[in-house]
Amino acid sequence: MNLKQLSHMLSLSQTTVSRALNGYPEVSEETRRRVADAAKRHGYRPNPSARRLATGKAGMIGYVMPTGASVDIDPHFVEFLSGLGDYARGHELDLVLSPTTADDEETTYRRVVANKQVDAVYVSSPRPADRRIVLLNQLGLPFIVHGRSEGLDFDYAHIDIDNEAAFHDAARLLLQLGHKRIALINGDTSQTFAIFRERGARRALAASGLSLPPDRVRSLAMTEENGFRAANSLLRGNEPPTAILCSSLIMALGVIRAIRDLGLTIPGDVSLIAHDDVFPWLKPENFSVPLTTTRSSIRAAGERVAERLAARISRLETEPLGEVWPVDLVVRASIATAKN
Amino acid sequence: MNLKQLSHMLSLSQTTVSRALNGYPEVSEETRRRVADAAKRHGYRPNPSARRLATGKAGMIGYVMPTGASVDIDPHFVEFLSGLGDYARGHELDLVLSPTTADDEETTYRRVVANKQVDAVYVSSPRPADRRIVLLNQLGLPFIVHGRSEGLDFDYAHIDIDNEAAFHDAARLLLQLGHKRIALINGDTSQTFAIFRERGARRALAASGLSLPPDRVRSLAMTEENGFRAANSLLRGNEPPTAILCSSLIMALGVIRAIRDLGLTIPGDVSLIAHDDVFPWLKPENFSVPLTTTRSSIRAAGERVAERLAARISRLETEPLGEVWPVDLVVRASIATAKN
DNA sequence: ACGGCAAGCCAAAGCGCTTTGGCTTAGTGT
DNA sequence: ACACTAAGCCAAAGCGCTTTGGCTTGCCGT
Repeated sequence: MNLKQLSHMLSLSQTTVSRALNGYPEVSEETRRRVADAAKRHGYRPNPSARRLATGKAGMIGYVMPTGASVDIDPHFVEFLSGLGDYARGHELDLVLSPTTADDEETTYRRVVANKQVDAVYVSSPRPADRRIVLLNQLGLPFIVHGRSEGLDFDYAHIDIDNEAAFHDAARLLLQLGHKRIALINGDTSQTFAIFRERGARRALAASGLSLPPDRVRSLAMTEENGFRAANSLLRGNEPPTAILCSSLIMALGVIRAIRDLGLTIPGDVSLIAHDDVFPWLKPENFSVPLTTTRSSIRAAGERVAERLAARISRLETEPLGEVWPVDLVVRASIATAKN
Repeated sequence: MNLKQLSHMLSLSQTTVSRALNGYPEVSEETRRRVADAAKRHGYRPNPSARRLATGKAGMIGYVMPTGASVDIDPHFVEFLSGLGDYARGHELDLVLSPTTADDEETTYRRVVANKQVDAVYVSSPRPADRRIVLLNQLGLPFIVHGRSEGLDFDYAHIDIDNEAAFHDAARLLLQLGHKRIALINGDTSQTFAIFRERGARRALAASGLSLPPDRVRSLAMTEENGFRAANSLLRGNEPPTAILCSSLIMALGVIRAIRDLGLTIPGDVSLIAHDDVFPWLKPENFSVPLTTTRSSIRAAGERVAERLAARISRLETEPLGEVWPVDLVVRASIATAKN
């Protein structure tokens, strides 16, 4: 069933039927009803390709997905995707993933824009002065950044969590418990979220007259293995930390393994706070010592990104609005007062 | 730059240019070269919407993605996606994700087909007599199933790993080590992979004159928490198992936690073998007791699915070919002879 | 020298929608 | 009674491709 056939059975022009269906004003209410009715009854659905060709709008949102041997899409992505899907599902929005290598990112963005494949994209894991953001900004494609960049001389739409405050507060809590030697096992600092976290922790320590020396910081891809290695090297050093801040639950698994291997206990010997993105399949409250966490649902962020993307597509949102979510600090058994 | 402009500067018709670019035979080699050359120089790229409208081909592969509060897309998905992306990237194939609820799955498939949004789809996590497969088969959309269904009266293209053999071999190994009471902590048996695994384990036990009683099997969503619960209830029962087969590394985390909480050791008190889908962020060799695993890269499967999907799209592959990959059994420290 | 044929090219007709620019008709003010 | 307007509808022109159905050439055999 296409427009032509439908308009034929209604003895109306394609123009009128199209307008009726798309809510244009120059159609009488009665006609509109008749049309809507017939469309539903016959299960008419506008052909998206045709519509796309005519309007230039795609009805899809895009994500340029870095792939390749060296790039591991991590489980955060899928959780974010779930949230995005939750929203998109209710709004007949589809998601286009365009795989790319790190080198070809710019080319891929340009292709996607040139092809008008999508109406908007989202950008994840931003880096400082992220070139993707600069590019999208000048290409004029609506976009939202999940996270924040730094050092850009223009504003852009984003939603982020308050990583700095989260790690500041977490560090402050450890300080209040009397810890002096606090270590940070962070994600890769080429990503801004990791930079913010380090900054937050450092600020809290500075406020207590303490510092976060470089040898008490590790910045690595967030795998279990790296968590283990980082904790191991920290705890075997001299003046080992009495408390550890960790950027991910998966890393925390490795951290805990290291602590245990060394015959130490949590929180007796080492207090531990980790960031929890809220995975349904790995919960900090279920760790053998329930983990104190800074918590923020990455799935909720995905949902919000989709919502705002939809708003931008329909021009309900136009300003380069930044949204920063507070992060919960959830206290569980993995922290205790420092023994000194 | 569009076809019209390009053909104009070449003083050729749109027809010829189109044919030259698409490799039709009725163009002289010289013309073809000229055209290809000019196209490259001016960065001409056919508008996909227009092409789609004209041909009905989409140049995309689809995935109908179940989402919703009760459905957790799990980390396996993203790993699979990585693989798919690895292939797609090199072939300018994009992936369309259409989020749906479990109830609307059929509707969504129909919509995707009716809209000609994609040239092919893949189906994951098949169930016995999976209705999606039936539907796709009758709709005539090319598809590949990642995994297998059962009880369907027609053949269909799929790629799967040999779950039955994997768990058969793993169980047999435990038997050879003298274990008599072997338990299975499985994924949800509404999925065929879990059924096959159970079948494999059971077959191995039967071959030794043993059985796998229902109270020594757990079938649950593969989360850390469920792994913990399952192991806990198994080990606290009377006649606790001396060996456990576990369907996922994430569950194994919970299993190990339970074992440890009970003051037991691996492999002293309990031998453990888990299935490893090969996540870059969680490796069995790095567990505090390195884990014996049945191993098969889900990422590789994604890559292969994309490859075959592409072949089906271009009609290089047409038969309903089934492909079943063998699974490695990788022995590490987590198994030992039974104490009895 | 002429019909036949293949090679190489082209004009134009779609694909199914949106949108521009009119065209009626009925209603309004004077 | 007339010009003018607004409401409601329509025909046709795109959007940028592919593909059908020719139309020229030049070459062959006879």
